[in-house]
Amino acid sequence: MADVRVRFAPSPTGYLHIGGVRTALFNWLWARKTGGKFVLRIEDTDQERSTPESKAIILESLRWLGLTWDEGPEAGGDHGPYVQTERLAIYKQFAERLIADGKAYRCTCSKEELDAAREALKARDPKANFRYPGTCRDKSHAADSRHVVRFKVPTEGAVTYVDKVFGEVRTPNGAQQDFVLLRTDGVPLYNFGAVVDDTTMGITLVARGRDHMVNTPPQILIYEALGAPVPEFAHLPMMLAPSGEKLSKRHGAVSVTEYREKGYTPEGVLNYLVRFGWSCGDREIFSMAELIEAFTWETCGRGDGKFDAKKFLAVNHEHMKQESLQTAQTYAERSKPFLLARGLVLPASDDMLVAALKTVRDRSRTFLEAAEGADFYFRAEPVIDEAAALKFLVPAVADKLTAFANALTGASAWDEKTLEAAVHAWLEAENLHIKEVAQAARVALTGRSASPGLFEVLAVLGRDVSLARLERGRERAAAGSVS
RNA sequence: GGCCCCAUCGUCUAGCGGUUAGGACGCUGGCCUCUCACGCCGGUAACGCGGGUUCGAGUCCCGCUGGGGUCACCA
Repeated sequence: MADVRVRFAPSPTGYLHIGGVRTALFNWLWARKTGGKFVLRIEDTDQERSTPESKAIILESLRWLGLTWDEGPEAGGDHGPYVQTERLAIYKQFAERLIADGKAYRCTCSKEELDAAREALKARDPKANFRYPGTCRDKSHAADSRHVVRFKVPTEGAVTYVDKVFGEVRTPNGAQQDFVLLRTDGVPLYNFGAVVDDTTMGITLVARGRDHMVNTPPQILIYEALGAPVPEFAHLPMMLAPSGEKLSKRHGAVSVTEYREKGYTPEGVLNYLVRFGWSCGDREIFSMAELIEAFTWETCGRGDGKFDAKKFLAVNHEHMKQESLQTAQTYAERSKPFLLARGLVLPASDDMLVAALKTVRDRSRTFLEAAEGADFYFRAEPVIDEAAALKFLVPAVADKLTAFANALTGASAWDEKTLEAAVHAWLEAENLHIKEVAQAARVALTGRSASPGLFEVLAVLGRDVSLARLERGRERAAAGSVS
């Protein structure tokens, strides 16, 4: 088998959609698994909607996800340029060849008259199927006439191909019309541009969403007319909104950018998306290396699925929790931007940062949640939840807070184990239960009624800060609810 | 409407002729426990319908129904 060359060819018309990410991921996995090349191509022939900003966002998003490309914009390669509007001469050359070979022809029918005919037919019969009538099919318009180039679809026969996911698909040529290859201004339409690029870039397998399945027969017709080898095709089932419609902004976050901002991990995003239309027995959570190892087209499903934000969060949570998926150092490092975004001042030493984040790890489903959960570690004074203070920092607990602090002061060392032992000794001596002081201490130390374990917090906060916060809590408790 | 595709718990899915139809998310009962989580144990819930083929169909075939994609000088 020739070396695998796959590609991802987004249009720079907006953010990178998570459906696009999945397509990119499957291609990337295949390239990495087979040792082939992953090519990135920008399909910007829709000059109305394409923008350089969008292209930059897409590149940046792919980089964040770690879906690195071997050839393409900013990476170079021997098959460039990798931006379609820079390849116009190539399309023209291929189109001329098809015209010379009688496989395509110049058509001078204007868009206006065709649109009018289409609408007229629709007015007569709403269910009618409008197709280009073939007006120019057997004419030979001059090259300098104002024209588009149309493909001459064979009247007989059918296109058959074996999809790597769906199996054999057969479409009669009679179902197709003479579609446009090149616009009046010489810019190619999707099917033509894609085929010319895929063939000149040596793409061996085209994997894309099922919404493109309908483009495959005309594309194969073009390959054949060109006498070019037809690549393999693999279509992926669609990712739909919970309602069953096409997934769009109306259904919540659909751009990678949003998930990045919400603090999802790239691996979590990818892991959720890969399990959409692909499975490996009962396994749910994979590292990237494991995915590359396990991925195959044969184990891809065929049924469309519905996007589930809760499951997405849960999958991301797994990637947040497991140290086998990311080290404590990586975890802390990745949390930094979210901590900084809250205006927090981070400690000079990474040790405290790592230790602090470690205590919120299990309870954080995203880095945004981790930053929220660890917030109190990085402020001079914790932000007090008034409802919690009102409920727990009451006069009756003031003395216990003092005793609690004294027990801590008496500990032989300021670490989790030692502090816990010291406090338990005190509790036992006084015949108290930790419940009688825990919530008050928690509010004093963290400002909230829910936090990591008390002794973990004390250890990370350190002796001075802990005692100062407990004292302030005691003062407030003694003063009662009037604060 | 034409062409194409699909069909297992609410959702993502395992299953590739013989299973008590499994896992995950969600929901839920309990355990653990200084709070919230995590973790652990348990529960809830599915083969769209009708014909075949077969000793035997979630698994194979046909029809129906349902759903989706696409019908541009968008991609």
